[in-house]
Amino acid sequence: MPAAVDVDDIDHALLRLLGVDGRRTFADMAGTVGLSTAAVKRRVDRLREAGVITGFTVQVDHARLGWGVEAFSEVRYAGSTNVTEIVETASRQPEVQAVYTVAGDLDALVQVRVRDLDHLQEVVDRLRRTGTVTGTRTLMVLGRWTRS
Amino acid sequence: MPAAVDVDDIDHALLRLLGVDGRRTFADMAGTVGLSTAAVKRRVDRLREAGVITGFTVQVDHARLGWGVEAFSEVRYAGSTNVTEIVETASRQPEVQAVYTVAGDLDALVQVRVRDLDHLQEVVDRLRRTGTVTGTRTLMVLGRWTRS
DNA sequence: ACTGAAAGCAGTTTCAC
DNA sequence: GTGAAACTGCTTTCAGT
Repeated sequence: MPAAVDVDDIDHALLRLLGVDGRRTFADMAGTVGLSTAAVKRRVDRLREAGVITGFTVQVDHARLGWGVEAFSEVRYAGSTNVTEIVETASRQPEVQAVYTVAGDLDALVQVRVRDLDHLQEVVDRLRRTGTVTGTRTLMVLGRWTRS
Repeated sequence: MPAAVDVDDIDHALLRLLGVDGRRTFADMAGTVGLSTAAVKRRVDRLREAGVITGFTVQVDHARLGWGVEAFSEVRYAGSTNVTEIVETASRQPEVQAVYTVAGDLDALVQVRVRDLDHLQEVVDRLRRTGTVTGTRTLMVLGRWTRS
């Protein structure tokens, strides 16, 4: 468990503002939260140093790039397989966006992004052949909603 | 399906650079991809206009904010429930980060972020009571790996 | 389409209070 | 935490290739 960090309502407001637009300026946010630019800068610096803010990134519409199909693959591995191995083998596939190791009868939930259904087929086949996979079940995403 | 967009290798490189650091400057990227600042600006502008870049955001370590538990809830709804309804009822819960409607015997995959196990219990109970849920199965995330 | 330079401007950063 | 000042350096434009 990471160290607890003191984060008040204004900090949360700043995080929310940066969530909507990660390039918002200190002066702009200062106006919104009712603080000075200097105070906002100090707070954001502090949030970065505390590890609350880990970075900034661009949001991309992958469908526009021709990668219009998204899916989750539930994967089961042989009992001997360890977690590190699971993540390493799955993340090696370029189509894999995220790997979640989970508790329960399932071992991992693998999020993939592919061009089309043929491509999905191929990726799932590839996943099944890697390491010590004993079974998969693929959930194709029809629609998605994401917070903010 | 969205309109196809012409995106060459340099555009991909720019997207990758912005993915790592969404605040990277045009001049900085220009040096890396071997183009002038002006050319990089025009390309990024074009990617925004084409809808490939949908925005910029901050990356937050939620565990540091005291929300250390993540889970996926697989949800089944009564046959009559439509997709819009599913997304609306689930996304109304503040702990819900994302809702994926999926093909198959399952109807939705709901990603939640909570403070602790008691909180998870509570959210799942709440989800089960909303709308026309007929069953859930919750996968608690033990570890995660995300691209880039 | 990209370059290079110049202008202008905005954001960051610092410091005394 | 404020406010102002100084600085930095980024964005933006434009003529030229």
